[in-house]
Amino acid sequence: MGRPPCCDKVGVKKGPWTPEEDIILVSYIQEHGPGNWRSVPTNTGLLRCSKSCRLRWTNYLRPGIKRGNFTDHEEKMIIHLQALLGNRWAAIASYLPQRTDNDIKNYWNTHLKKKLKKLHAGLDGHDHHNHQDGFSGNSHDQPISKGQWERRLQTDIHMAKQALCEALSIDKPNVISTTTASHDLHLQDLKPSVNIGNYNINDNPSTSTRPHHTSTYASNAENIAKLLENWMKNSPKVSVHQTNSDQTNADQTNSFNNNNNDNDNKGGATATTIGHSMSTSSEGAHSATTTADQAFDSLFSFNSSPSDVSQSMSVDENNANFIADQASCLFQDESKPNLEGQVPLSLLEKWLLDDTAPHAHEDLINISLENGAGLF
DNA sequence: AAGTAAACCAACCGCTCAATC
DNA sequence: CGATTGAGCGGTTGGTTTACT
Repeated sequence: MGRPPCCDKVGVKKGPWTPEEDIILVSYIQEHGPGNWRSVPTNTGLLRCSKSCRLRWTNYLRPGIKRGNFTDHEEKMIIHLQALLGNRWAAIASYLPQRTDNDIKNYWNTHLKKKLKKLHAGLDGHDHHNHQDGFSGNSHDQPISKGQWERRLQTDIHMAKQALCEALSIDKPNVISTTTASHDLHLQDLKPSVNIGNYNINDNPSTSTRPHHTSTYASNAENIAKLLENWMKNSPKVSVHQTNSDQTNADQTNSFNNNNNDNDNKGGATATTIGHSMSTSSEGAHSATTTADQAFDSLFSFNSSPSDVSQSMSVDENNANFIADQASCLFQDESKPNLEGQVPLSLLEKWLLDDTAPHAHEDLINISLENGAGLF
């Protein structure tokens, strides 16, 4: 049995994506929404396999993606989630809405693994219990402890329950639903948030810690934004199904900021709520867990500033992230499970950052299970 | 300045799973 | 009920950039 690879066709292009390809893909998705990837190459004329299109979209082109500059807070969440979930990057990414699984995976492999290895080497012989916090560098190098396995199982149960809830369309009123956010909403009311202008917000090269890749297109989203702007202004003929959305696209580019406000009043109201809840809960969690946070900082000696990133974040960044959150939420239902709806992020973060409370893990599991049970 | 190693990350590959035929 | 298909996930690779000698 086994499925033949989708990319072994002759004539399928590989390697880095060009701006033109991105434009084609983005405009197609703007028009039709993400999904049905099989039809994307044929409908767009892209010489890419469907897999490659999906990957390009989810890992790079999708709005609301934050790139580079992992904050200490994010680092800690990744470390703890990795300890809990193992290398299940998609699950981990679901708790970091602005990060892709690929990004988190890369960051883990290139930064955190080494960092933890170093720290572990420093603490070696003193604090072996930290193995379960990912200090082994690779949680799969050693047999999973019983407790860890159980937690993993519990998480699986929770996720299964959540999936079932979604399948049964049992919605919470204050949570954006993967089922209530219709495609119509995406393509009409929410479409402005999908605007390519997001590149300028979400991928700010000036804030990047790594200024390289300047000549590499794939790493410079600003190029896409510029290209798309020009493209939309000049309305070139691209091998995409051209409709009157071209004009819409151009309008969207020029009125991006206004449209964000529009979203607050239109279909984006739900997404706005989520955007707020995501950012505020994060900050709330920070204040609620300052002690644990500090303990964590002191334990790991991360080169973090005294204040958390969420506090040091400028107003502009907050706004930008908020806008990004909105856009992110609009597509989240198609790309990621929305676990925040089941376990409040603040609670999760509290648990994640609370190293000093040994029962915190069980508490969260119990609560999450209760939440899941409450939905039935 | 040139060569080399290390770091980084986008993209690919192969697998699994669920839905459909 | 088995085969096929589409989609998603995690591991890995390869190209590019940066740091070091």
